[in-house]
Amino acid sequence: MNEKIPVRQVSLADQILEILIERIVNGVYPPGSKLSPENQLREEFNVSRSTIRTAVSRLEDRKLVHRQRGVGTYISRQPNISNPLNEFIEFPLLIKENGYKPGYQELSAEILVADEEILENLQLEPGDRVLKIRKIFTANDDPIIYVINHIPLWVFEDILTPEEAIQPGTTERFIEFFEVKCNQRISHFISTVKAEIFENIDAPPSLMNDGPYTPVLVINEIGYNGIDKPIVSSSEFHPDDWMTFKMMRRRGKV
Amino acid sequence: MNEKIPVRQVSLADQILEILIERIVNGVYPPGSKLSPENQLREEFNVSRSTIRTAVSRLEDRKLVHRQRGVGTYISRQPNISNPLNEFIEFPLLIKENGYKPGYQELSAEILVADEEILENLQLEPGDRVLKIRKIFTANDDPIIYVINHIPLWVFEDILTPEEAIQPGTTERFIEFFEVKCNQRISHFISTVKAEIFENIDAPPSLMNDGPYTPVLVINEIGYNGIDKPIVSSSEFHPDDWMTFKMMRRRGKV
DNA sequence: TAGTGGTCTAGACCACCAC
DNA sequence: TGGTGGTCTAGACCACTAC
Repeated sequence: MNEKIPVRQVSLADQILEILIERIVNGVYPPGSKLSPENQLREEFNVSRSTIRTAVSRLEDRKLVHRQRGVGTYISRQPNISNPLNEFIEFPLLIKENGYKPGYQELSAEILVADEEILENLQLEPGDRVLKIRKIFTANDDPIIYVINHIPLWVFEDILTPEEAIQPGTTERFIEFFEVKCNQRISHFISTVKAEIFENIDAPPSLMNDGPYTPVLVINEIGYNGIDKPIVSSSEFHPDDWMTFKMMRRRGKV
Repeated sequence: MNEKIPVRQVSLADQILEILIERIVNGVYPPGSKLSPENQLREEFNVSRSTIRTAVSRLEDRKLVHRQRGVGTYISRQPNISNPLNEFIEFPLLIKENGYKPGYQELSAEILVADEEILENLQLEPGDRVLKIRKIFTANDDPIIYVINHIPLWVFEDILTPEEAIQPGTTERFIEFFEVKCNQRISHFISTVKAEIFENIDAPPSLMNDGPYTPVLVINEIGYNGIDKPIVSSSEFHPDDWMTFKMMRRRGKV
């Protein structure tokens, strides 16, 4: 066992992280219980202590465990949060995880010259064109999210003609579109969050179930690839309370 | 130089992190420029490479730099975000950073037996009491945030009598109250975020500038100490757009 | 005092990129 | 091929907690 087969596609630390997470969710380490000491895990997995520490530190980042110097590492009693607003997850997956049947509807897809705001958001030159897509996501066939995406032409012009790009569903699986087709890994989004009422936003009427004063959570964001270049500008509108977003707020500074 | 004086209150990695951040904000390393290679930093600071890597990894977490294997580490072009919704910062500080004069107004402070919701939030037993405080924060004397806090008695009963606890301003400086007075470090909050309209929330009328249909960003959250125990339950109400919250949304999973 | 987590070192090898 | 970041090891010492 533990032969040195060069199957190191995934780092040792990540593999151990996966195993520990699995043990936690499966109740091998119940909430509140003590995780094996680092030296013991070191022997069990036959790796160095720093490799163990890397894995456990990631658990700690996610607040799945907390460490106490001189005492030990304990499994958190709080469950992993479900709808993390501060993580980027594809909506159909999110809707599914919330127990609804996900659906998707493309309202429009067009290639156009970016206006000033989009130019700035996406760091483009005047006259540059973008793909604009308007979508609605449904849960149990009820429309619950309205999204407008702007994607610069340079992101996909090597692999898609403009005509192909505006075919319905091209960007339905968002992450796949960017990562597999365009070879652009989405690193993170910088987002602004605010509350609005339906009356003040420009959304399709089908989204409005409860009148013009329905509260709407609005998220405007820019997505960046691994080398700091914006590759998508989005606006998301979440009317009502279909999904309550959760998140972990950490300490500012340090 | 670099004598081994035992002034290691702060880890070497953190000290180096501070220095690097300072250099970035001061323009020593301008946006888009290349950070010195790790081996060069290793020599400059006279530490091991892994210490350097720890510091640079934290820069990368904050998206202040991005690393490219085989190429180098580059300073991000995006500025550090200002109003991070996913970090916990005291409101007066936040208001000040946004260029307004911060103010504070305590509406009420009382000790009472926790209701069922609060009991569950704070993991208390029936009959346990809590300190309930209602506050308003102002910017340039305009009320902009309404907050209700519930703090279990056990958090401060060793250092404050109930009579002292309800004196105005006791918890004004929130972090100081918990960390210095109560010796309870706030580790993180688990929050839910949603949009509402003024009409549907129970907030003081002074907060309402623009009628009952004013959109309000509502944050309900529970704060935990370092050993996974809830020490505060809060509701925050942010009407209008006084402050636009920003945040970084990272990739879900891995 | 024994055991825990926190920090740091010196060195090694690898994968990747530009030349 | 040389330089970069990515990973991992073995070992050391420290600070803290519980006993």
